[in-house]
Amino acid sequence: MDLNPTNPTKVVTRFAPSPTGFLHVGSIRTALYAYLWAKKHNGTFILRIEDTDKSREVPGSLEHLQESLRWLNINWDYGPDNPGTYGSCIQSERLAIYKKYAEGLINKGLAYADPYTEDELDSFRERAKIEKRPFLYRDHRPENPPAWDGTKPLRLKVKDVKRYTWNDAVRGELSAGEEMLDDLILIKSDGYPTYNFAHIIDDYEMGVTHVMRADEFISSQPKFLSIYDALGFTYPVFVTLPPIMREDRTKKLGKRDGAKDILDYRADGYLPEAMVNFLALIGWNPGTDQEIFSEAELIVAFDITKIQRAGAAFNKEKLLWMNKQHLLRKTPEQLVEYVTKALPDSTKKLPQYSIERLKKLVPNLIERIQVATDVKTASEAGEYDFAFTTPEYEINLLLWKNDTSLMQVKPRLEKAKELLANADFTSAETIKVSLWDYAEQVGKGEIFWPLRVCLSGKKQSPDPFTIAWIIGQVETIKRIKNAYDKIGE
RNA sequence: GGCCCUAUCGUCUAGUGGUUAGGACACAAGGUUUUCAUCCUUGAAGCCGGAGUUCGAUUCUCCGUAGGGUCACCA
Repeated sequence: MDLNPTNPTKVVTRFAPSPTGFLHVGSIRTALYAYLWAKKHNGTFILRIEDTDKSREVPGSLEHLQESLRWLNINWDYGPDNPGTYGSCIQSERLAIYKKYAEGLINKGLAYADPYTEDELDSFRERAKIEKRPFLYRDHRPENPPAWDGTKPLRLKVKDVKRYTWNDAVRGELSAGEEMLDDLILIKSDGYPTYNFAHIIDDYEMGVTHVMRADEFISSQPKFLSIYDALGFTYPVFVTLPPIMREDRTKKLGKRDGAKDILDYRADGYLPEAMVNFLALIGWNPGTDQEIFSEAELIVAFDITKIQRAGAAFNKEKLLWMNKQHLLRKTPEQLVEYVTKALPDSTKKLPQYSIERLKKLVPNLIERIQVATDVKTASEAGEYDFAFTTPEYEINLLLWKNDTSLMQVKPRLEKAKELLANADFTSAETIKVSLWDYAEQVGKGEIFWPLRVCLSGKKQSPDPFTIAWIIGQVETIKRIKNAYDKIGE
């Protein structure tokens, strides 16, 4: 907690992706936790780009990942666009810094150039495999390594080959044996540092107090610690996050096996606050029954001591439910905008389409969907057509339960029309009131079913009062008239 | 395979040396309702196994088992 050289009380966290493609829910959750923890303490959250493997770099991914974070309102105080006093938050622009530390290690006799060719290394590995023992580079450490001229990899000379024990804010005391320690590469032959070396230097230089990352790094931790020791750095607080598992729980969620680009969820219409809420709760919980959180509430409630140790499966059903919960907290205006975006052109081109009707439809529509793609699907299936076009339907659909003849239905519709012609159309409720007494006399189904059918043209739809309110008095009367005109004589 | 991590309903999880093991999603039933959806009520569903410690373990310890991770000039 007291590692920031400039301000010992300030919490500094970072998210450090490599620009090798998109961000999926796993990486986003790591970013989110780091962000929440920093904001909770009025600290600093840094976005650092770890682009030290130029061969894996994917063009455009730098912009893409920034857009992903911005969508979710995970805003960095310093980043590639705003490096502050750090000089740069992009590792490829910090090579001089790594070189300085590398030379420091060489001078202390703690780093040396690796003289072997790749083939030689491969043969070492192979031999180790045949002899069924783990391969360790330090078993082959050259006695008189050449001077480092930048064309050969630079390796750490591990001094204390020992069992490392360290503390983790989530897992408690962790340890690993000396077989996990090796002379790992600090600077590659192309001049770029490895992740192992660069992230430690950057974290130190940037005053990072809490290092949050997924548990796949636990096994590398002794190696990292040996680098901290060689450089003389004190350790930050390590916060190991549990993995997010695939829905089938067979393995950790990863790009290779189907993890989606987080921005695909945006395209599907998931609300950013729902996604943030969902991800916050997968691997962490507040210890209360509260499940729906705004971002501000998350910042207050979040606590690294309540981060889960075991991996958790990604659950799409719960995400959908979460999205619905956040939709229900939107204003009517926001919902209209949300639905308008999702509505396909085929619906918007219907003859009676208007913003006024859409506004009336939306509250009812929202009840029936969880996410924007549902709007699209339902719309394409014609579920909202009743609001925007006079329906076509099979005439016998007007028959209710015990009705045997359309002639039984006709007088009821005529009476409904008469009542509606004098009804108060200010709300679905007032429309309902105008029909209620009559409906209680003849039977509710006897009137409401055919009325609803002639207004919607469908077996299933919102109730007739709502439809009547949406389409208005004139259209309502017209549709009823259409029905009994069709019935004939 | 070596090393490391993890283990409460199907899933996300709360929780405790003595609890009717709590909540949420999903599921089922019932209710409301002209239909669908919403909503309400109820239900089914869990402490991985075996030893040990203890008057008593889901909880503490050990050993299994299972799952995951990792063993790069990737991060």
